[in-house]
Amino acid sequence: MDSNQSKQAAVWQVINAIPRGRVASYGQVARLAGLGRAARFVGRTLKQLPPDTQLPWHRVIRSDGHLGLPIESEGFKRQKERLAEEGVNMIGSRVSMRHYGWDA
DNA sequence: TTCGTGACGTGCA
DNA sequence: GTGCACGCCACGA
Repeated sequence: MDSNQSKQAAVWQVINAIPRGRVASYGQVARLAGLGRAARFVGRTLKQLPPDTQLPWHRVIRSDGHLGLPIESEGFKRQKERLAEEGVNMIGSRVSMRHYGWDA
């Protein structure tokens, strides 16, 4: 039922609250959304996002600093370019969460 | 209903 | 730094 929608909305709100030039991990978003360790749910939610979404999903990456999408994927390129545009540089295929990690 | 899979996280070797 | 295993939630066959 709408329970899922409620969680999804919570995830969207958290992601939308991520400041520019910062990145948050799936687990971080899930935790802030009150989902606990449901990081998988966050990934599923982002994958089901519409192509015309206004949500800054590109600011959501894995805890390893690695992006959630495959390097050969188009979404990865888009995310990488977006992050670079916000001032977030990447080391190879990884992000320096050490300094860019969202400190909520 | 049960099994397998997925844009994940943490712990351990 | 890399690889393996377990746990978490949700969905499709």
